Amino acid sequence: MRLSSAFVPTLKEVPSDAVIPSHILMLRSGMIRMVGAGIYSFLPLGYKVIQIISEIIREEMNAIGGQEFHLPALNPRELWEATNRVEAFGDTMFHIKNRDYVLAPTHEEIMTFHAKGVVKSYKDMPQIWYQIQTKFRNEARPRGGVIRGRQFLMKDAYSFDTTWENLDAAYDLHDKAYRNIFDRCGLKYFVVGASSGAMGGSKSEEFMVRSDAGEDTVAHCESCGYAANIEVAQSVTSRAERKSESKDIYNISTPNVKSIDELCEFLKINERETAKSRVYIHNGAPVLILMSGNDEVNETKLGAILSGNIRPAHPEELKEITGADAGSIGPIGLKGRIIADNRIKSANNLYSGANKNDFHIGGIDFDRDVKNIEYFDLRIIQSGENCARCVATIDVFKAIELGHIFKLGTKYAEGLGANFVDENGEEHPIIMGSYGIGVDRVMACYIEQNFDERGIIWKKPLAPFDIHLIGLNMKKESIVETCNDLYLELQENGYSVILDDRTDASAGFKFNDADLLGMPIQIVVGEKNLNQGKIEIKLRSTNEKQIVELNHLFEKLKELK
RNA sequence: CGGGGCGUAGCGUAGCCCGGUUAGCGCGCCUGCUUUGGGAGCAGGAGGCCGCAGGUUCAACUCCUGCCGCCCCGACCA
Repeated sequence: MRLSSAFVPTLKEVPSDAVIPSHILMLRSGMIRMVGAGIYSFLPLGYKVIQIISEIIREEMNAIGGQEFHLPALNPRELWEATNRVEAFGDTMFHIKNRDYVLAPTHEEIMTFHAKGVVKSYKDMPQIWYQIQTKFRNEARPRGGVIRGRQFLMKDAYSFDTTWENLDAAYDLHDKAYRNIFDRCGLKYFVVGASSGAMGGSKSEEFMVRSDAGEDTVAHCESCGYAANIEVAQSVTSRAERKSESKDIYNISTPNVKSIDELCEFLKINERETAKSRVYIHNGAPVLILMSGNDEVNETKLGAILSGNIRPAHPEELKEITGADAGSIGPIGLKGRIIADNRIKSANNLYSGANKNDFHIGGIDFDRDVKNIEYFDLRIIQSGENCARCVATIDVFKAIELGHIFKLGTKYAEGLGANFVDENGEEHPIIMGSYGIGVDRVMACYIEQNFDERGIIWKKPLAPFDIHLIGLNMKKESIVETCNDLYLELQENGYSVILDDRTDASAGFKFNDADLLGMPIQIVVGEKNLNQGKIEIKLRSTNEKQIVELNHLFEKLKELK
């Protein structure tokens, strides 16, 4: 590719609507352009990366026996009614106005439709079918450039099996293939066990990449690999120690003291000596939740403990239930269920609300004063806490979901009537798995992990070109000739090359563009070096530069490879 | 969908509060000359329904109303 005639519209300034690094850099490097909120065009350079990633995915999918399909994005709505997913998707599904069609947000239905009546004997399985295509979702709020779009490129695979054991095998194959794919892409990722949500099905794993631009918050242990969504991440923080002497309970006048911080300030105590109260309504009945100090209640964990309907109590209800407003509530004298976090299990000498405005109670001993108290892990885990599995500490950060594999089961086969006949002539629904990768997300995530203040840093596997060849003064005959020769020679030797042969761009301009585009190796042909038969090689990742004899270039490149 | 912000030339922006010249600047673009190892210099030039519609006014980029679009936070996210 010659930059003088290529469409690579680089931007010197940061477009005002881009905020996260990958979005900014994809725009600035001329790889994408926005057409509408969450709708992007991939320009030649960007599409090249998409194709490279797709090819890696294709190779790994084919290696586990996957067969590639090309499916319609336009689907009869009927097909989606059969599995109840028109309703399930709701507003996030695009509906065509002048036909009874929808734009496919994923392809379980279509794939199952093709399996139905064709994959009908146990002898026809296993099958792994996949596609790499555009999907459409009417996202309420697109964000992060290509990371959450209304239209995006996805690799979706579906497995068809006769038994749950065989599904396990298909699942494991995908798990391995996904690791190969993300490894080959040079991504630093980790795997989180997750609930499969509205997709239905049982076991699932998410492949995540750490990024401030992420939409999920996860807890991860570098040491043992434990990773979980913050909503379910186990907290094993050390417990408050029980003091040898238990004081008697006593009332304290605490005018205008509401928050834990105010209470600690007022009494000159540590927050660990306090028990914070939250009241929830569970199936119509109040439940008091006690947390240590300012620890937050993790409502997902609470929901897992108390099945049914749970919501925080309204201010009026608080008064009615406890006799006090928020800020003065506590366990002493309160009827009803009381649940406390493990962190303050069997603690004593605690301070909490008195259920009377402007009063707190000190000297509370849970073992002595709060009968029928129950203890659970209710905290939201925080960075630096101990890992639940090993001795290392947990890191909590934002992450982007790149891939998701899960065992679907028979939901779609049942919905659409895709059955097969087993060895005994009995009919069963096909057992399916579903496995997705956000292709444009892979690209964005790679960039999120590989950039500096000058631009993108591509490494070999995903780089749109191996070498950025820069001719500094393209009005000098010798430089033009050398560049043209090298351009061809390098390609003949298997390197992909982008040649900056622009006559009107100054040296600095070309250097900056090269750093922005970020090809792994830059080769600079300039007059001074060339007069001595030399050229310069620069590595984008380390900024390491060396002057090399022109006729030793290929040996040098081999060393670098 | 709730909250906040923004919309002025291809990009980044000033002006708007407090209405009144020909809407200004930087980058980019075009022409010419010079320049070519870290975002070149000089000279000349083109490019604007100031998001759209309505209203107020002698007069609207500026004030008011409605709509549209985009960004951020939240809700949501197979």
